[in-house]
Amino acid sequence: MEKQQTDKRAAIMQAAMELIAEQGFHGTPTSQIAQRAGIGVGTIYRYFKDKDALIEVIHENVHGTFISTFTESYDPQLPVRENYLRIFSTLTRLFIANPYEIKFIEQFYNSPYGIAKKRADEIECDKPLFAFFGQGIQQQVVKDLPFEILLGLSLGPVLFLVRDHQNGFVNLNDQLIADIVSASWDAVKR
Amino acid sequence: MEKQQTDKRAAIMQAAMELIAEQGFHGTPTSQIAQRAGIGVGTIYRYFKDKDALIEVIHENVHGTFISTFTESYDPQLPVRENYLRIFSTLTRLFIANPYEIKFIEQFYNSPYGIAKKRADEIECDKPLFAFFGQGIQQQVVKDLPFEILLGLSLGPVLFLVRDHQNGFVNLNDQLIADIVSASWDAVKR
Amino acid sequence: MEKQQTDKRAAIMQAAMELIAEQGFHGTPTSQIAQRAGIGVGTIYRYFKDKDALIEVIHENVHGTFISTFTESYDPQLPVRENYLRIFSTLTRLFIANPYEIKFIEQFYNSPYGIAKKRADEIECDKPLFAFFGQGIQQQVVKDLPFEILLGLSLGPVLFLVRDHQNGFVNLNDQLIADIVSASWDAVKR
Amino acid sequence: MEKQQTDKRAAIMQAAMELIAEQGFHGTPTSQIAQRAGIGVGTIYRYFKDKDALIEVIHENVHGTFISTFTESYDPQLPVRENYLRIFSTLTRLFIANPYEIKFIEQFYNSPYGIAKKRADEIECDKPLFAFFGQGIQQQVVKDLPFEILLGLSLGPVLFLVRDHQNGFVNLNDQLIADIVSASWDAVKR
DNA sequence: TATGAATGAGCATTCATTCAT
DNA sequence: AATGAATGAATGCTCATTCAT
Repeated sequence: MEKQQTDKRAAIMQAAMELIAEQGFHGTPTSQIAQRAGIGVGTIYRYFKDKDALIEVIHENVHGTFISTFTESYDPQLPVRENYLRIFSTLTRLFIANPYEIKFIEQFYNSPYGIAKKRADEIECDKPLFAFFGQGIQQQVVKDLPFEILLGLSLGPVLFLVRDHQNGFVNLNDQLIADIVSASWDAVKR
Repeated sequence: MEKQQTDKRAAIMQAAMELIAEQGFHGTPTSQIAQRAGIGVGTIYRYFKDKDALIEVIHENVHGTFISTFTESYDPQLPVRENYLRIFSTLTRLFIANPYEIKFIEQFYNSPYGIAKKRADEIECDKPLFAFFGQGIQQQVVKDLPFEILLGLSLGPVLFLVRDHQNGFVNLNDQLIADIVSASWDAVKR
Repeated sequence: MEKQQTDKRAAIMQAAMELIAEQGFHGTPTSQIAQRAGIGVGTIYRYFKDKDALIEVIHENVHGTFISTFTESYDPQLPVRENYLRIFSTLTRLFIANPYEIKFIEQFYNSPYGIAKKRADEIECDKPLFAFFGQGIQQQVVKDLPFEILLGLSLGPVLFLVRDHQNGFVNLNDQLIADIVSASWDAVKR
Repeated sequence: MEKQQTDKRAAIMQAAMELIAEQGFHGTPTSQIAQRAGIGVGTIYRYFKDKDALIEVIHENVHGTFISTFTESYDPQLPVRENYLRIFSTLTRLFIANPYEIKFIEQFYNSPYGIAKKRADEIECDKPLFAFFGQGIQQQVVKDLPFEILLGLSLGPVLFLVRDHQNGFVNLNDQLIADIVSASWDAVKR
């Protein structure tokens, strides 16, 4: 049954993602993944070559979801400032709404796997934002700094504060999100 | 000889820090630490109760160095803006100059050990910065936002960009550091 | 298959019991147990939590066998003397027929585990014998000595001589066993 | 200094004997022996080839002490019964007065070392007792049983009960010792 | 297709022994 | 002669992966 297969595959991925988010990659045995997914250990190896491949696929999945949600929030018609506020508010809410995914991604990029992947991902991620900031610079509403710096000024606070939120150090409600994004706009705007 | 002992202990800590920075805690066997330190495996256990104690001590060491360097960069006599630029430029340069230490700290806070330590450390770290930002708010030169948010706006870009620097995505020279800190000041300033 | 599982578990227990009897607990690595049992090291841990649990279970097994065999040999209807001869002859033959088991039990009670277990076991073991000797004292056919002393006078020679037998210093045939038990009866009888 | 050397050697032996009696052979690291003896680890190896040799020498020492004390308690002039009572009372008191030594000997004979030694020791030990029981048989006051059996009937209860005494299951005072030896005499006497 | 029992390489840790001082 | 820091072989145990059912 096609449906059955997909179900199991998805269950394995969900179980693995949650457990790795909670316990880290090395703290999560395949046996535990199988147990939470409600399947046998051997079954994991019918859907994924090995544990590394499983991690890889989960990463691609999470990463893809993030990218597409983000891309949709960008509207080339809007003025730069409005777009900025939209993009980074949406991104912040997206991260907050997906704590497991974010935790997993962090674990992933901190592990040996992520090292290589990271560069490729960033480049891919950056494409739409690169265009966006380029437009801002051209219109002289954004500081004339290298793209990577602008990314750090805008995404850095978001990532830092989402982590704080998930660790319970701060509680990011909509007002606070608006404040943050508005403030970081001050950093990038001319 | 006193010298010899200190040498071995330091060699173990240095080797462990570098390897854990590169490969993570679980990815770094004691045998490898011993090999890079140029000593026998058993010797590790003459200086540290176990592997956990070793990373605990390394963490305290690195953490202490960071704290003291940071504290020294703060001069209550200076105006808020000048202090801000000094503090965060120094911090950025400190991080860049100690790539292994930074990587290690990240690995540490991502491991089960760090979970508990993190909150305590952050509170300790924050004390001087808390006072600093409080002063800025009082003088109405800094936005009236929660301390944690101000921290995210200032420290977030630094951490993000240092990581980028270490991954080779960007090359943070003194000019760029000045630009970043100056821009992030725009985010926190009123 | 149920059969297979039981086989492996039994093979591990038998191998462990033999080797521990011969070499002691600390002299018997898990790798050696696995090898003699004809299984992989990891398999031990499918059936037993750890090495400690393994010997605990072996102990309970051996102990249980001894207790039940002993209990069956006691017939309250018989006169005290006949019962004594039956009980201790049976016990002696039981010990001789199970040399590994006896050696294992000795090793067990000499290890840190046994210290605690021993008192509990002895009390349990003693219950039927306590009743038996009490009856003998009441009937004035057994010396009026503390129960523990009577146990030493009756069981002491048996244990001593079984050990001698197993070490090849003496060969306990049925005649000799009868002689021993008959003689030790002289020690306890009035 | 001759005196110094002997002192250290004796201190090592005493420390090792006590610790092995308490913790067993495998539970007693050389470092602990050195610590209790108040000397450096390396020093052990100046007096003894290795740990095995140390054990061996302690055994010979303890064994020799027991043998000589025992031999002195035998008076060929006395009647067999009186001699029996003297010998085994003395032996019992000797064991009780030297709990460490007894525990050590037990540990020794249970370890791989003891296996071989035991036969030789028993033969040596037995010599005087062999003569004693032979005389008793000849005079027709002792049962005509093999020497080893007579040894089991007489020594078995003593060893069993001394162990019980040391484990706190029974308290062997002089009266009880007299009772035990008197009762075991009933077992061997004709 | 799905399973989970079996496996053994790999890890942290201990400890008898050596040897430079 | 005495020391104890240094060593690495050996051990108990875990867990990714395989394969017979």
